[in-house]
Formats: sequence, structure tokens, C-alpha cells
Amino acid sequence: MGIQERKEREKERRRQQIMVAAKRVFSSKGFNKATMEDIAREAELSPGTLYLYFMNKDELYASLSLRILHYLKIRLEHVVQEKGLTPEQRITALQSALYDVYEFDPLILINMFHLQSSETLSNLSAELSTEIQRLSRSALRNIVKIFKDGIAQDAFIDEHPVAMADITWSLFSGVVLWETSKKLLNPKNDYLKTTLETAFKILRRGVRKSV
Amino acid sequence: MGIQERKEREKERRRQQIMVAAKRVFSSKGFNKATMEDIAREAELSPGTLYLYFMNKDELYASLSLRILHYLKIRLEHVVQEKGLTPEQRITALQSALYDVYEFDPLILINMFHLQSSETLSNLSAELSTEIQRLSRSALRNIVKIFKDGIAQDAFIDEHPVAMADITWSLFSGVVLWETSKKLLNPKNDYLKTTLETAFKILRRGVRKSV
Amino acid sequence: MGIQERKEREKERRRQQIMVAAKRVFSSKGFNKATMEDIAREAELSPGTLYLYFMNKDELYASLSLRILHYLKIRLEHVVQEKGLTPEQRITALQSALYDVYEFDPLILINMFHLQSSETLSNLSAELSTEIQRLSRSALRNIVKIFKDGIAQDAFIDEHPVAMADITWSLFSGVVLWETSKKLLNPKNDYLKTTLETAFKILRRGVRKSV
Amino acid sequence: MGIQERKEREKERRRQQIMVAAKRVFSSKGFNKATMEDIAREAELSPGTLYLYFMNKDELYASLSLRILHYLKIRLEHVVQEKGLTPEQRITALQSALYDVYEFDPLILINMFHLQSSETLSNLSAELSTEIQRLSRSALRNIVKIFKDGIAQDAFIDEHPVAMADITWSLFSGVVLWETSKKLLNPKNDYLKTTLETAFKILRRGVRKSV
DNA sequence: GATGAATGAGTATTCATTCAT
DNA sequence: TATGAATGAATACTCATTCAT
Repeated sequence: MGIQERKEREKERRRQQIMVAAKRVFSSKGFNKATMEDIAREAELSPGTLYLYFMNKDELYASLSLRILHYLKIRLEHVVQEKGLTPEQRITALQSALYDVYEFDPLILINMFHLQSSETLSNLSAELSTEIQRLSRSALRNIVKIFKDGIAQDAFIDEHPVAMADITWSLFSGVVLWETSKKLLNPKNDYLKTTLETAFKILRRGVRKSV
Repeated sequence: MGIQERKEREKERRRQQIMVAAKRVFSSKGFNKATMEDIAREAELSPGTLYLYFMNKDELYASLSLRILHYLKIRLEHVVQEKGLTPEQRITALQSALYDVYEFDPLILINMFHLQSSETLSNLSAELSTEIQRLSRSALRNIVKIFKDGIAQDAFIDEHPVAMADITWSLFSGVVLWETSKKLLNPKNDYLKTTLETAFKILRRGVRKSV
Repeated sequence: MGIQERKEREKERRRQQIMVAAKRVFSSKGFNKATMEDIAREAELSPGTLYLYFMNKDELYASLSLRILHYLKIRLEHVVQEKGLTPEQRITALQSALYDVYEFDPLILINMFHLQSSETLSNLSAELSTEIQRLSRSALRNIVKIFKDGIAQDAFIDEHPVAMADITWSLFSGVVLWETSKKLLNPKNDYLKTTLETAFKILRRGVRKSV
Repeated sequence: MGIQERKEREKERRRQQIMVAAKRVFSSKGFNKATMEDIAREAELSPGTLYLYFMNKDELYASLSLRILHYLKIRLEHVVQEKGLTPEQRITALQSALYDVYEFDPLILINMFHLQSSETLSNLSAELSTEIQRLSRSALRNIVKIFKDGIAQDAFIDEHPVAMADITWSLFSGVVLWETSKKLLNPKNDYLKTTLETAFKILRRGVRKSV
């Protein structure tokens, strides 16, 4: 391992350390109320150091989304590559993958949904912004593939598969947002998992080609 | 018309004037970047005057959500009261009502979805917060009714109708958020309406009781 | 009674109404935290009306001092005019008069002490400012007289009587301020009356010409 | 000197720098009209920096009182510890100590008297508020001791020594307030020192046990 | 006279970011 | 690299005062 590479690794480790701290702080205080000093304290670093690894607060925030998008990408690739599944089984696998993504980092996922249509995108470096879009697209493409295959195998109705992927993703994020908000107001309300199951059950029935 | 009533009306007109201005400013700048002074300027009033009609920035913001929730409530009541519709037709009517709500005020609707799982709820006056919840619940109850009736008439599968209502609402908000965010990144992407149609088509098929 | 005079009286009555309200509000909130609207509400008038009777907040505040200074003036005149008192008895009568002034309006008296060396004097109308000084001087002159007489009758030591009057007034206001502040911190501490008695006892002994 | 200690010193120096500036500004403009920006400018610092050393405006203000109370405490300890003084000489030493305190910082002392019965106490940190009370009490206790000793030595009349200490302190603060306010109105009036001397002369005579 | 809605100048405080060490 | 003290721009909110009715 060259010295260059070692440095690279060390730098990456630091980035991770900061992101872990940022995740905790953003999750508990929300983006606006979380201060850079909060994050620095949580990471046991000084505020100045954060700026050696991230251009600004927005970019630090966005990098968290990146992390979960990475995980999403990988999980969806697995779903598509899994062998021997019927199209409907593959949707079930997709559902399960999405739920894993939710569990990987529930609060960041929700923040990410916020980020998507928000005021923050303009502050990001072009690089980061591109990367986020690349990952999102890759994820969506894999979902599209599931529907395409289903249609090709005459298992699914012949709707536009891109739209069907969008709908699936919308359904997932909508349920997560809505159930989370209900739970915020009333912590006893924890039906996310069963609601998600019912949602996908309806989805599967809705796209299934009846004979 | 008594003098009391006239004043009441005048006051309500002022509130509307401010809300219209606030809507424009919040829509174009987002909540955080919009300043009270921006809104005052847009409303051709002084900053102080805003505080005669709204306790603080959060409350002004939330009152915009209230307005659209009122509209939602009324629209959904109509859907439920409409005579002579089959359960599936009623879902179609629901879809169309929801789309109207979206058109009534697209940006505020989206902001409201954001608001739901956000940091802002604590600053609201108890009164306003209660009102928001009351309207949301009333809206949901009407959607539940559609599914209950459908099940009672043996037209829909026998899933928990509350969950089905949640899913419908999630589907709607998810599609609106997702399509809007795609459109933000690429303004040519305007598939919201058709995506929503496909989504509800799948939904109707998904809940339909096959013979 | 001419119409002019009736108007004059009506106006004076209104001023009193406002001053009573102002006294309550200033006493409970202090000068800075009391708003003109608070006072208007307490007086069951509109804010604008206050400005028909008082030039501004400072002047309204100062007029309260005026009221207590009037009372002080009258009380001290009585002390000096009372017949057949020895010089020491007259100091006792003075003490009792001052205590009455304190009771006439405890909080305003304290506020008045504040006013005297404060930032507020410049805003007052020349008229009001002059009046306040006129009354203060008249009060002090009467105290001076007591000491002058005592010296003339060879009952008091031959110190500068103006200084002795200043000291008496200082002693009174100092005790009131100090005991009040102690009572603020610990409401059970209510020794003002007895402390004042001891103070004047010492004063009498201090100025008495020993044989 | 450790690095820790050096930092501590540097920090204390900064606090002093700010307090010196604050004193100037508060003295010339009064509490309400002095802005934090004024003070920052006077201290040649930015407004934000002030908040690194003081929680808020009230606390900065109160810290000035603290400074003079420290001085008072030390001066009174000396008076009590001084050897070989008769009780009356000790009162004279007390008078001279109090006058030193006045000269140490005339305007802040006066502000402190104002503060005592004012609206400001609630905003202070518990810590600061406690410290102020602790110092005040310590000061008073030493004055009490002088009178107790005088009584014990049969030099002073047998009045309650706590009351006598309160009266002494009241006399001092009353004279300072009153003479200062007279001087404000008429700058030629500068009799504070002689009035204070007369006041203490009367006090000494008043508490002296005549044979 | 009386009103009270509207004004708008005024300010304490926060916090992302920088930069000398 | 890392620090953390210093920065200073930015802003929600208040309230004495005015003036059209």
C-alpha cells in the first residue's frame, strides 16, 4: 500500500467519522436546528476540521443521502440479479429490499425525501449533485427492469414500465413519510411494516395480468 | 350587515392578502430563505402588520396548509356524497378530487407534505395544530369510507380499510413529491397527471375483488 | 360653571383615569416591560387616546412622580406648620410624614428614585421637568426649615442645615430602596417600618445637641 | 505556567476588555440605550464575540456589578481586620472604604443601586445571581461586625446591629444616589464628599453611647 | 374627542464559515 | 492537518407613535 493510498484511506475514515456524527445530530434535531458545532462536538473534532472534509453544511448533509443511495443501489442490484424468481416474487423481494433501506437509516431516508424537492440542491458541488442523480437513476433503472421482465414474461399488464417503477418508488416513499408522520404525532402508531406489506400486496395484484 | 361583521370580513380579507403574498414568497424561496420582510413587501404592508394577523412565521406558514386542507376536506365530502357510483368509480372520483387539490395549490401541497414530518410543528399555537389534525383526520375518514363501502358491496378485497386509505393517500403524496422533484431537475418532465392515472389504475385493479 | 371649565374638569378626570391604570401597570411590570397598549387596556381606552393626554410614554411615567411629589409637598407643609412641637418631635413628625408618602404609593416612590438619575429626563417637556424640580425643591426646603429651627433653638448641633436635610432625605430613600430590594428577594423580609424607626432614632440622637 | 492556565488568563483578559468597554457605553448611554453593537465597537470586537464571553446583555451588565462588589468585599474585610481602632474610628474607616468603592467606579455603583430593585434579576444565570447575593451578604456581614463589636465594647447604643448595618448601607447609597442626581441636574453641585462626611458624623454621634 | 389598524425603525442573538497559529 | 476563537451578515419580532376615519 503506497503512502498516497494510506492517506486516502485515512481521509475516508475521517469522513465516515464525521458523517456518523452528522447523521446522529441531523436525525435528532433536523437540518435547520442542527449546528455545525453540534456535529463537531459529536464527532469530537473542532468545527474548522469539518470544513477540511466537506465544503459546507449542505454538502455534508447531502453526503449522507449519498450513503443511503449507495446502499439502495447495491440492494436493488441484488434483487434484479437473484435467480429463479417469478415476477411477483421479485416485487416481493423489491419490497423487502426497500424495507431494508428504510431500516438502514430511517431518519436519513426521510430527510432525503425532503432534500429531493428542496431549496438545498443549488448549494451542492456539481460533482456531488451529479453523483446523487447517477445513483438515483441507477436505482430506478433496476426497478424498471423488474417490470419490463414481468411484462415480457406476460405476467404483468402492459403498462409503461418506467411509470410503474416511479409508482413503486412513490408508494414506498409515500408510505414511509405518512406512517412516520403519524408516528411522530402518536408514538404508539407503528404500522409502517404492515402498511407497507398491504401496499405491496395491492401493487402486486394491481400489476398482475389476470387470465 | 352589522359593524362587527364588517370588521370581521375586513380582517379576513387582510389575512387572505397576507397569505397570498406568503404563498408566492414561500413558493419561490422556500421556507427558510423567505424572510418576513419579503412577505411584507410582497403584500405591500409593513413587517409589523404581519404580526397583527399571524403570531409568527411558522404560524403564517402553517395557515397556508390549513387553507388547502379545507379544500381537501370539502372535495372529499363531495366524492363520498356523490350518488350512484360503483366503488371503482368512486376511487376514480377520489383520484380526480385529489388531483384538483394538487392543482388548487401545487407548491403549498408539496410544502405541506414536507411539513408533516418536520421540525416545525412545535412552534404552532395549539389551536392551529389541532385544526390541522382535525382536518387531516376528517379527510382520511372519508377515504376510509370509500373502501368500507366497497368491501361491504363485495366489490373490494377484504383488507383493513384504514390501511387502504393510508395507502391511497401515501400513493398520491408519493407520486406528487416524486414527479415534482423530477420536474424540478428537468422541467420538461411533466408526467404527473399520467403517472397519477396509472397509479390509480393499478390501485383499482389491486383492490378489486376478482370473481 | 362655564362650559370651558367643565371641559377642563372632564379632561382632568380622564388624565387621572389613565394615571391610575399606568400606575398599576408600571408597578407590576416595571417601566421597560410595560407597554402603552397594556396601559390602554387597563384604562379601557385605546392606545391613541393616551396620546391625547400625555405627550409620550416618558411623560406619562413622569406625571406619576408628580402626583406623589404633590402629596409629599402637602405632607411636609403640614409638618412644618404643626404648632408646639420640639425640634426632635418635629423630626419624628417628618419621619411619619415620609412613611405616609411611602404608603401612598410604594412602588411609584421607588420608581421615582430611579427616575431621578436616569436616562429619561431629557425626553420630558420643559414644563413637566420644571414642575418636578419645583416640587422637589419645595419639599426639601421644608425639611431644611426643620433643621434651621432646631439649630436656632439650640436643640440641634450647628451643621449646615441644607446638608442635614439632604441626609435625611437620603436616609429615607436609601432605607426604602434597600429594604424593598431585600423584600423582593425574600418576601418574608418586611422590616421597612422598624428599620426606618431605628434610622430616625439614630438621626435624632445624631443631630441632638448634647448638653 | 501550563498551557491551560495561559488560556484561562487570555480568556479573563478578554472578559476584562469587554467589561471595560461595556462600562463606558453603559455609563454614557444607560442600559436601555446602549446596544450590544455599541459595546462591540467600543471593545473593537464583533458583536458575536461578546456572546462567547457573556450569555446575554443582562449578564454582561450584571458582571460589572460583580466587579465592584468584589472590591467592596475586600475593602470591608480590611476595615474589620485593621488593628487598634476604637469603634468610632472603625466607622470612620468604613466611611472611607465606602467612599473608595464609590470612586472605584461611580457610575456602575449607581447603576447597581438601581439594579437592586429592578426588573433585570430574572434574566441572570443562577450562578451569577447567586454570586451577587453572596458578595452582598459578605459585605453586609462585615458591617454588622463593626456594630456588634461597638456594642460589645459598650461604645455603641444597644440597637439591633443588623439593622444598624442596613441603615449605614442605606445612608451611603441614599447619599450617593441623591447627590449624584443633584449633580446631574446641576453639574456645579458637587457636595457628595462633604455630605457623606456630615452623614457619617451624624451617624457616629447617633450610635455613640453617651455617658 | 376617540379609535385602533398600521407603521417601521430599532436590536439582541445566532451560526456557518474563516484563518492565524 | 487540526484547531477554535473570531467574525459579521442576516432576521424575526416588538412597540411607541401616528393618522385616517
